Amino acid sequence: MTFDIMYVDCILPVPLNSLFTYWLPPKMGAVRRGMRVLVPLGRNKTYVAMVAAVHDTDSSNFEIKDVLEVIDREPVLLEDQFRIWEWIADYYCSSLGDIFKAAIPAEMKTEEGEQRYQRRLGRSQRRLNTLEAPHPENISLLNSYQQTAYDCISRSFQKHNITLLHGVTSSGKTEIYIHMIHAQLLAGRQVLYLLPEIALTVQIMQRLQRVFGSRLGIYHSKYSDRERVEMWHKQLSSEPYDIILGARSAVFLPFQRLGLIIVDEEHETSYKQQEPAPRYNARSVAIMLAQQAGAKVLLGSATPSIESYFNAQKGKYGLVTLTHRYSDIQLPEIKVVDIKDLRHRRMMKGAFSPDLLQSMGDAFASHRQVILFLNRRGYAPVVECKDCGWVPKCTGCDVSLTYHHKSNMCTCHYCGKSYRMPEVCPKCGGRHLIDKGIGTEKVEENIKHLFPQVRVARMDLDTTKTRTAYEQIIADFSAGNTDVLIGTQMVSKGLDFDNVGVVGILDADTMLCYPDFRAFEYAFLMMGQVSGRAGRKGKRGEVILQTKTPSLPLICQVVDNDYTAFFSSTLEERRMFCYPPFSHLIYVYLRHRNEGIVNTAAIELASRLRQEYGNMVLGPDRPAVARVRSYHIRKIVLKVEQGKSLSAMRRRLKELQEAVLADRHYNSLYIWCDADPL
DNA sequence: AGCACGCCGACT
DNA sequence: GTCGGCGTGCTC
Repeated sequence: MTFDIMYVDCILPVPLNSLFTYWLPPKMGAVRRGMRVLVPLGRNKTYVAMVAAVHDTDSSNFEIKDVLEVIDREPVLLEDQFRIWEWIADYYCSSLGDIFKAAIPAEMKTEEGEQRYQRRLGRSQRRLNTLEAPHPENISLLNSYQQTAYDCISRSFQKHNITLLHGVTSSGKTEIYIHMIHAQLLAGRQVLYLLPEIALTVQIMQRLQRVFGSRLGIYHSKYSDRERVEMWHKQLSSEPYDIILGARSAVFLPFQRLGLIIVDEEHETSYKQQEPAPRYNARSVAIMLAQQAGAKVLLGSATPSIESYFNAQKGKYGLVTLTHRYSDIQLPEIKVVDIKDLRHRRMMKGAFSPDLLQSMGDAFASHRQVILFLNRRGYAPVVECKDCGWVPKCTGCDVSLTYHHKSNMCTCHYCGKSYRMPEVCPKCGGRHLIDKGIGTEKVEENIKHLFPQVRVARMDLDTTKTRTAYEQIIADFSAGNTDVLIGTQMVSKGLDFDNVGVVGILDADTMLCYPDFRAFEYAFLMMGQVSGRAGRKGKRGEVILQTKTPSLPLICQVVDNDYTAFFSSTLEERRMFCYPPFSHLIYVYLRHRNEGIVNTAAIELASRLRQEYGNMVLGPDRPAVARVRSYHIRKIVLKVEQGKSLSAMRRRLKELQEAVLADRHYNSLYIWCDADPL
């Protein structure tokens, strides 16, 4: 027994880059990496911190404070998780503090929260595991196509740790997953089943619960933080859940004998956390996690991401294709309408072509529903003075304002700030302020005009401020209480409706005009998904695709539902410009209130990077929106070709970033990175 | 992220 | 004369 002076290096849930060292009074006993401690920070603040290292040397030049309390008797963060945290911090250029904040349920990060948990434990309130016993007899038999796919996946896993299941919609992928999960449970391994938040519907949860009962735990934002804490501790116990079904943050849960990770809808962009840091992609984290645990990864999608399909084609991943759908489900017929031509001939009624109006009328007559998709909320994206051309803009951001008719306000879709719609042009005093273009709100108004008898609902950011509002709209449409659902990309995901006769894509071009190399990929995915809402069991649906560019190859690929053609043309383009998957991208953003300062700083950082990395460094440029909330922003793009050392580049980037930040001229400059951006 | 310190405008 | 605005700097 030694009584050496002990120090602990801690991760604090604050966006500070370094670890913090505290002295551990001997009476507190043994502390190990992965346990939480209560520590003071600053004058009178205390934090729950995660111990990252224990040592007996005082290497810092700070006046070291005491640990106030040791919270855990056993680590709550396992060694594998620690390594994942460190990998994320390095790969996504974020601090361990940010990862701590993202990974651990809120109640485990505050003293009061921990006390609440302890009190519940004292009352031995077991909220979890009151559920049903497992019922493996509820597993349904696979049809011959599914069985073949299942066998192919099993065989593929003998050679590959990662397998991509490319299965068309309605081909019954979930049933295959259930069989894969069952096999893992028989082998005594755990399964992590990831879904995008929006796809985690009651139906899928119930389906799995019917089979796996109390062996299944569900981890996503719909459940209270309290439940997440209970789950975390259960996963550390001797009786963890065997299956976790969850959204992206479920990759942070502890697993003791992970055998398989399923990443369903692997192409979904919501696997990537955008804001705040850590900007991680749960699909990539899942692959790292599996690699560490010696587990397999099954990626599933009807429209795989370019990256995953590329890896599968190269033989880096296994590939299993499932082309057969249930016999009574047909793909919808997609009809392309040239709205540029129709507009010339003055045959458009607002946003509606005669074809679309005809199809909608037919649908209503046969009591079938209609979905209208337009990727633009508000009434009109731009307002303009007819006399002088003045356009209202946000005072804090670099964008023009979207007009919202109901509130008679002009709103900034970047910062949310709203302005009263002026009566007259503030520049020339003109009385003719006209709205240009069309948004979902105007479509709703148009419908009420054109079809006064039908019941309309609109689903976009403005009408779904609360979760209940969102659910109400879906429930009403599902129950047939509404005839038309107008919406942004929200309508392309989530529930399946079974009485939709017609889907109208009002303006495909709104998706194609983004200055982003992924614009076509997203457009293909979005149109495919929204089209898939048309038609269900036994009834073929119809899609009217309105566009100004009907001859674009992408439009044909959507019409033919031809993933392979889409993939090869997209890949060619990516190869030509050395975009992913032929390179890795890191976006570096700089932000400051003063435009001159951010400009100089960005030029300096870019030129210092360029000295070493030459033409891999692009910019700095003004991003599409170069000013947000009164901050000026600049963007540097790092394009690292395959085969070049990414980790060395990240290290150097970090050093140069710190060097620039240390310069007094650039006081209060803020820099952040986005690795593998979407 | 918090939180304190610090130096300039309209109020009990 | 003070209260308080948020710019700046620091936290083991």
